[in-house]
Amino acid sequence: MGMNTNTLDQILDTAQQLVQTLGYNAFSYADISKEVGIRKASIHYHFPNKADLGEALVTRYHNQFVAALTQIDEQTTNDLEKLREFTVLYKAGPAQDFRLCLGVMYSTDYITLPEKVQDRLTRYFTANLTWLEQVMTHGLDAGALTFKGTAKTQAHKFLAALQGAQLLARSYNNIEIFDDIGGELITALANN
Amino acid sequence: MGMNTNTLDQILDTAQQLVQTLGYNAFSYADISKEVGIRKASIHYHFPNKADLGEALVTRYHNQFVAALTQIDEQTTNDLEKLREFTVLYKAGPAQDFRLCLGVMYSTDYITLPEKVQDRLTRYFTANLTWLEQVMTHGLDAGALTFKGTAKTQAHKFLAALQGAQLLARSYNNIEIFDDIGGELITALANN
DNA sequence: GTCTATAAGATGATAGAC
DNA sequence: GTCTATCATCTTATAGAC
Repeated sequence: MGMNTNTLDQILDTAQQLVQTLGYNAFSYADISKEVGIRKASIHYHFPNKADLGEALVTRYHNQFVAALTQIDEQTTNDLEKLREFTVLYKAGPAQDFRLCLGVMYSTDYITLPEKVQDRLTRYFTANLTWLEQVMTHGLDAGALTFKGTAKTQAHKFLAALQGAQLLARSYNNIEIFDDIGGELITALANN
Repeated sequence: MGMNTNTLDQILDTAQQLVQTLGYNAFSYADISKEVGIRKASIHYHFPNKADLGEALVTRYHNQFVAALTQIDEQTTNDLEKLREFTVLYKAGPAQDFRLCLGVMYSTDYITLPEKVQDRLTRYFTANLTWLEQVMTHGLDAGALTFKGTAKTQAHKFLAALQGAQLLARSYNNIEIFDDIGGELITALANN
């Protein structure tokens, strides 16, 4: 992470870190400028306006996330283990200076976001929920997981709890709160 | 709500709505000015700087929240019913134009908040978690609730899931997602 | 308590030289 | 692609009259 050398990726890396730390409305082109060592006008060359930058951030994030899910699918066929790996993905933000994942930060900024960014965000969450629901469904059928209600509802709850776990860990400057919640989510689904 | 007539409360009401909708960094004294029909300088008379206003908002919110919890305690001794009422409190924001509760919005703004506001936020969450943990503990002992692990962990997960439920409902403009998650949280704890 | 006037700085953004 | 220079607008905040 952050090892990119070309200007465009350096801008995206820096902007993403700033969004995950401060939020979409609290970072500026001047902030990126200082960090990357480039003038504000040069950033506007790559991303004419903030909406373009904001959209590029979700799009890249979404693609990287899908790649990570694919890797989990290739890594194991154990549904409970898949879910555990999913919680690891959601720990990446909090583990670095209690950053929030891009999705959580964008969803609180939602109303202030340009429409095209809002749309991309929703699609990102749908990718999350679709994958989770599939794992829940398969896990229940295969006897690897146990839960009441529908797989869709479980997917909703699972994702929501991880998002809230990021918020609580941040508010207490305590990563153990995230681990506590993440661990419980897995335990509750374990069939034994 | 929003029925206050004196200027100070009107400022607080408007500011709170703006924070819950836009976030701490995305609303300005000018926004409040327009809504209340008062000049910016007059707002500075009541709240010299934004940190003062931000702090007054959490403090008032915290007090109102504690009062609501007290009312729940007086209303019922059924632990599952208490938790269900707690989810109703957390639905108040999303039910109004998909606002987030003040705690969720502030926790994403956390790093940009003045220190005294950060402290108040943490105390607010502690009030949430303490109450939830007590209900979990009592409910397990009395046989009204069922869950694995500690009451503290359950309290963490319960609160986190409701926070995430607000974010997902907002990102999909769909209150049913909140209801789905809230309902599941109760179902999963029901002892039958 | 509320107003007008005003300040100093930040913000997203553009024009045009190199 | 990156720069300097500049813009209109918004931000929080203060001084002082009514």
